[in-house]
Amino acid sequence: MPKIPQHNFKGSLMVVTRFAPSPTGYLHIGGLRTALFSYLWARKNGGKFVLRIEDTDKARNSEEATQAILKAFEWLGLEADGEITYQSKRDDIYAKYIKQLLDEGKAYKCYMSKEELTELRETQMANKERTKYDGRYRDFDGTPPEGVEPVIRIKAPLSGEIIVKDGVKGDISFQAEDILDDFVIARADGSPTYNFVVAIDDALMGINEVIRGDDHLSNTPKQIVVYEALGFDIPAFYHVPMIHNSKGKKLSKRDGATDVMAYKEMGYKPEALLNFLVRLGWSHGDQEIFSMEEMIELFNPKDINKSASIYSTDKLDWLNAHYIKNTPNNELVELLSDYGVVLTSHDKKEILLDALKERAKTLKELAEMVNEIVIAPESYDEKAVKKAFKGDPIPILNAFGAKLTNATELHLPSDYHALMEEVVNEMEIGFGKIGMPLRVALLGKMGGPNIDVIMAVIGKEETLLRIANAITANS
RNA sequence: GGCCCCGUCGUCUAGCGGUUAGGAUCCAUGGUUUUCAUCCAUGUUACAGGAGUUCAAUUCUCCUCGGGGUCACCA
Repeated sequence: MPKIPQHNFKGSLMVVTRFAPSPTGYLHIGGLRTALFSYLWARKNGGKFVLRIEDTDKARNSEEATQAILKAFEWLGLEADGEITYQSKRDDIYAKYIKQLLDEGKAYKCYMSKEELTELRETQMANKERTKYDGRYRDFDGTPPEGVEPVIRIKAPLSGEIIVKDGVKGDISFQAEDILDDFVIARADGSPTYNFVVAIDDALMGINEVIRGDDHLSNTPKQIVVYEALGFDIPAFYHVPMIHNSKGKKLSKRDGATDVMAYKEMGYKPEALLNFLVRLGWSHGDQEIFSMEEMIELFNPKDINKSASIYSTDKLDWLNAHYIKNTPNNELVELLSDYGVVLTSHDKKEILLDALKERAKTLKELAEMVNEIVIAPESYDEKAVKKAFKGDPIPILNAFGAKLTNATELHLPSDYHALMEEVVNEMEIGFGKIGMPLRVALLGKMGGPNIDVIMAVIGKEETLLRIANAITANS
């Protein structure tokens, strides 16, 4: 059987995309978005979405960071295809291509010392010229200076036009003399550099659609130089505009709340975060809510915006509230266990969650709301007491307590509501006269779901207890 | 500074020569509610500026301004 070169994907219909983070920290919200776009595009086309860990910078990389990225992917349900590729394990591959380029005369050893390089740059800067390597060893065939370990530089075109065909921004033309020089592909210690290995890996892994941040746009011509030197096919590029912070700068780790897993802790659901991110820089008419199935069906990188967007989480809150509202209660019970609330055996959890899930923006909030009801108040909000105990609510509360004590068959909120109505009618008062003090007695503050719901959830005995406590504490 | 990209409500966006410039979010107001929230209704707010091209420009071209990205033996 003839061996098919891995990098030859011409004629192949399979879309292969990738996400290639360098493991220097957690998964970032911006990285997640490009990962999501890549994932969606691969899934839509029945292709592959592969993960490559760019861990060549031994000083800054950590296994921990790799695990953090994987964990975030797992939480979000983004699944990569096949084995994960680690660049750190591919040195022999890169060495082979460096040698090939050297043998073919497409790359050469440069014996310029770091000091000389710095000096050159400073001179160029002083003359207001573009700083670039001057090619002094490009055609060198003399005796190399002693004591200098050479770097390997690639012979880049000295002139001409390089066109990046970008699916988001259109064709972008660069002049070789403006942006290229013979850049380093291997350091003095022999290790390969980023623009070199990215091109090789993408080609070897069969990646034919590269979706990445547009901060890579200016790297692309360099990578194209590598593709061409090695005879690889150039993939389609989609350079996604940056996400900016409120100051209009590229979102960075310093901006806070950019760690994807922090969103879990804050109580966001994966589908809300994904939905939020897919709409940042991409849209499909007026549609705001997208299930994963819809995203896969409708996403196309051609529809990605050209302009950067500012990161603001207003809409994320709205989406999260929407998804919480539409989550079945049994699922919520499970989710809440991550936020310190165990409702598994609570007999009124359906009533409770039906009432609360309409009100929560995050799962964390939902957990707090549950606790506020399930756990008796330890203190009473001063303002609420002042307002609710303004008249003399104690006779009313006592009247209600008496009815409660005698009542049987109390199950639903409506059962408790009926008792409240009886008191209101008999004492000829407004609903607020009993509602407000009762609310303060039960929760220690104003706000919250309907009182009858609260009582149904905590039950008759607990209700009586809280009423009694409130009377003692506030009379 | 060189090179490259971008510019519609505060924010996310629709628009692809002719629209009262649409939706969403946020905010405000009203309704519903014993409270708060939800929900419903209503409202305020945008084509960066200037020249062209055209019968007609938010839409096409150029310039200006503004913003961003990138210029390593980091990735």
